[in-house]
Order: sequence, then C-alpha cells, then structure tokens
Amino acid sequence: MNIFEIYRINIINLLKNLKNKNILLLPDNLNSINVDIPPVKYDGDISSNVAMVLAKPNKKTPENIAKLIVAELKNEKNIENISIVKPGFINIKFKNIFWSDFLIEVINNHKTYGIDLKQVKKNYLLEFVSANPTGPLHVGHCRGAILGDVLANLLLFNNNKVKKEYYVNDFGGQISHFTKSIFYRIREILFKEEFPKNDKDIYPGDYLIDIAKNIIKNNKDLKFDNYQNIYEKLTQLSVKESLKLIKLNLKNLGIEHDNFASERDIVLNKEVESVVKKLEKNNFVYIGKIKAPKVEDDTKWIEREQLLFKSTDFGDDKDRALQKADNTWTYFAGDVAYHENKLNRKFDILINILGADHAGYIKRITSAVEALSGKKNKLICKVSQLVKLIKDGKPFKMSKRKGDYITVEDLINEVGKDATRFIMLNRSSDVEIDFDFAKVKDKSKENPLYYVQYCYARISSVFRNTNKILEDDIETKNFKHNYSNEEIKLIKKISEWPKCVEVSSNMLEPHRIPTYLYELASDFHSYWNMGRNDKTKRFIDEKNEISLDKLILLKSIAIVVKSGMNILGVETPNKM
RNA sequence: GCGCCCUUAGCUCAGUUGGAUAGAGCAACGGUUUUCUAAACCGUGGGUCGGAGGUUCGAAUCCUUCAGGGCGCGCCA
Repeated sequence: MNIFEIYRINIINLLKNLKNKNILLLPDNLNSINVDIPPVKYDGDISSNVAMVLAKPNKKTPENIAKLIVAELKNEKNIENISIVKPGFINIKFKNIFWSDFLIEVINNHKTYGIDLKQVKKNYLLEFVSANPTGPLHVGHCRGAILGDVLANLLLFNNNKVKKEYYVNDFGGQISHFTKSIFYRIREILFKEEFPKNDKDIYPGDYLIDIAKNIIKNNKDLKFDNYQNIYEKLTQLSVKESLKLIKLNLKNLGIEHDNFASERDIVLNKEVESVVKKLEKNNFVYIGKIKAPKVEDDTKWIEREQLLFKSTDFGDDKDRALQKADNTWTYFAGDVAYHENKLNRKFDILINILGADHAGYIKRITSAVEALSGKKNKLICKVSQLVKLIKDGKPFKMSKRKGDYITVEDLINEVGKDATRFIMLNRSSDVEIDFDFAKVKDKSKENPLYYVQYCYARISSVFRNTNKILEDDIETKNFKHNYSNEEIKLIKKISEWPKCVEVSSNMLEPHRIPTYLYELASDFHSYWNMGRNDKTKRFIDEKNEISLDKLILLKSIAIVVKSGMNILGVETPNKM
C-alpha cells in the first residue's frame, strides 16, 4: 500500500497507452519518472516530474506533456484536484474519502504495511562486529554492531533472507599475544609470579584476570607449566572465554548473530591454500615486490619477493601481500579464503559492516570477491564513522593502556539499550556523531527516543482510558470516513512510511527510519495538543467514548510506530 | 604523498536514483496545564548549502579544481 508507487505505476500505464496511440514517445528507461511529496505550499498530496522527463524525447514543452496527462487523469475517482505548476510539475490532491479508505487498508494489512513489495527478494549474508576475541566490546564497536543488526531487521522486514555472521579472528599474532597474556595471568594467580605488565605485546586489562580464573576453575586437570605444550588448548579456552563476554555484550545491546565463523578453522582446513590456487589458476597472483608504505620509516622496510594478489587489476592502489616472511598467511589471505567460503554458500549479496578505521581495507577485499566471483557489487561494504564520546560536556578520549575506556557494559548500565540504539541510528552512518552521555540520558523531548516512545504511550493511554486494547483487531464496519484537515495531515504522514522503508532498504541507510518516526511523532504531538483548545480534536469525548474514525487513526499511527521501532530494535512502552 | 568520509541557520544535523521559494531540533526571545500523559505544544527571528568553474530545462545532490576537518596507509588484525 505505497500510494506513491501505485500512482507511479498508474502514470506509467497511462503513458504506455498514449504511446500505443502514437501520441507520445517514451524513453527506454522510465526510472527517472517519479511520484513524490510536493512542497507544502503547493496544496497537493502527490506530485510527479513525468512531464519534464518526457519533454525532450517528444520535443514538446513540459506544460504540453503535462496537459496530455492531466486530461487522462482528471476523471479518476480519487482525485479532487489536479494542477500543473511552473516548469511542468503535476500536483494531485486527493478527495478525503481516498485518505479514509487508505487507513482501512493500513488497518486490514497491519502486519505487512510498509513492506516494499516490488523489491526483488534476496538472500543476504551480513557480516558485522567481528571484533578481535581478545576481550569485551567497547563503545567503538557499538555503532557498527547496531547498524548491522538494524540492516538485518530491515532486510528481513522486506521478506529477504538474512544470515547474521561474526568472523572470529582467532588466529595470528594478536591472538598469540592474548593467549600469552592469559598464561602470565594464570601463572600470577597459581604461582604468584609477577605479571609482565610493561611488555608492549601483553594485554593489560583487568578482565584478563577473570578470564584466567575461569579457565583455572573449569580446567582443574590442566597443567600450566609449559607454554608450548599448552598453547593450542589455552588459545581455544581464552578465545572461548572472550567470546562469552562479547556475546553477553551483544545480547545486552539486543543483538544475536546466527553464526560465528572461525578464522582458525578456515586456516586449518587449508581453505587459504585452495583459494590461492584458484586465484593462481585465474592469473590473479604473482611473486613480486611491494614498496614501503608512505607513513612507515622507509629504512625499516625490507623489500623482498613475496606472493601478491593483483588487486590493482580492480582499482586498488597496490597489490596486496598474501604471505608473510615466515611463510604464514597474512590476515588478508585468510579473509580472502573466508570470503570464498561465503561465496560457496550461495548468497545473492554479501554485506560487510566496517569501522571507519578499516575503510582502507574495502578496496582490496571487494577486489578479491570480484576476482573470485567474477561479479561486481557482490560484496557491499558499509562503513560506520566514528563516535565521539562526550562526558561532562568534554570529549572523552579512550585509552586502552591506561584502562581508561568505556565498555559496552558501562554504556548499557548508564544509558540503556534503547537510548544507545536510537541515538547511534539517528544519523547517517557516513558522518561522525557526538554521543553525549548527558543528552542520551535526558528524559525530555531533547531525546528523540523518548519523543517517539511518548507518542506510542499517549496512544496506549487513550485505549486504556476507553477500556480498549491497542493490540486487538478493529471492526471497521461503522466507519464514518469523517476526517478534519489536521487529521488528514497525519494520515498523509502515515502514507509516507512505505517510502521511508523503500529508500532505507535500497540505500542500506536505516537512519531514515528514526528521522521519519520523529516527524510522525511530532505531527501526532502537535495534533494532541490541539485538543486543549478544541474539544472536537480530543480523542476521548465527554461520555468517555472514542469515535471509530479516531480509533482507526490512532491505531494506524501505533501500527507504524511499532513497526518502525521493531526494525530499530527498540521498545514501545505502553506507559511512561 | 595517496585513498575514503565530511563541510547545509549561532550549535547538532535531515534532505533516494538531479526537481519547485532548502527543512528539523537545540540555543535565544515570548506564550500554553480546572481539560485524553507538559517526557508535550504554539509563535518570532535566523541561510552565498565551504570557495571557484562546468554539465542542463533544472544542481545542496553529478563532474573538475581549490580550501578546511576526520579516518586510514603494514610482511597488524
């Protein structure tokens, strides 16, 4: 029930008719013909640019084209008024009955209202978070985690298939340092040996002590005397403990992955060897040298022959190393194998959510996926920009070494899951955001979360006060179709919801949803307050009853708010 | 040096594939509660969409270029 899409299709069908009668010529691509919301001052409900688009191929003025179309449309039963404005915009104003009929559609299809029906359904693999399993998540991981989760919700809402995956980097140098740190902590606890906290390869955080204690407690038969002998086992246990912490953090953020893919498994299964062979066969790898990176001190750089992937064939700045000097695989090689693994699982689209600090990695991994699949745009990478923390009015700089950082746990305890999610989602992922603790905790209209929730709570209270249940189905038989202009303004806003979903989903930009919900809530609050001076605008009358028309209006707003908040993964309390 | 992101009102930001006289919130000032939840509402002011070119019927949006801010550049992950 996307009225913009319905009228776009109406207009296009009408154009095809005119074409068949040899009245109009149509361009091959009709995508630039759109139906939109006109600016308020034009007193129209929807508008189209169709006349401008067709002017050139037909060698006519937009006004003349518009006249042809208006002549066809003006007798349509829903249309109250249709006009042509300046360059050639066609503005349509609907009869009131159109809007009340529309509300019935919303009520009758409340489970599916907003779903983008014309979107081709796809099978997605969405990889996000994938933070190193060396400790709990901190605030820096939050934004990408929430973005990924909500993208999944959005794609699922549109009836796509989505698998949410976490790539566990449980192999390589970082993990050995981590395992070693755990080993020293265990030695510290069991044998009172001093922990080498000044070693720069050692993780300093106190959470390692808890992990060490857990490992000791649950593995009484293990001996911690020889690091080499216990290394494999201890790595497994340490990663497992870390993942436990991470999963708990994610759960508290309202996030649950479907699968955790292990880098270690991929390497030990020799998947790297086989993907390198595949690339070799297709001539995408060679032995060569790469130059020292610009930033590094050039004197430290030892140029050598090594195995490289030809990412420059796909637009990267330089070719990328697959093997280190000690002949072990680079992180990139493992990730290429992981992406081949994803491709073999037959998804239509792969999506990766990355932090801003990994944006430079996108070119090489998309190159690899293109080389392996032969297709462009099989892998889409979304970057979530930095979150600047503001505490007590001042920027808060995190420093892991000083132990001076905010974990997800701290964040949830202080501001809560819903506020965190809503604020992180409220802005485009392309821009840095300020996350001001004071503002996120604030319970007033300054906080958009509460502003939207309050709208739902007010609707709930009307149902409660008239002894009705918001969740119950509504019998629409005695509908009067009697709405004021102010109410129609609200209905129009409700009608924009499918458009919001469509654009958010096509662009993979969920921030449009909180923006839209805020506008809807704003229109609602505004209408609510009119009831102060004008009793006809109150929902509940003197007899403590509510008209069916008003009930349907409220129910429709609640349907959309609930639906939107579900996608965001945020609660809609009935009372506040 | 190179790559990516950003630059829109005093501040924080919306603004799908190019569309009409560019929109919110905050801050400022002035109002609204015997009344369905004031976690709310109404009103007033506020703009060279970073600068300069270009593309076209039409540019905040696309291209070129310059300037400013952020992130990155590995045989780390």
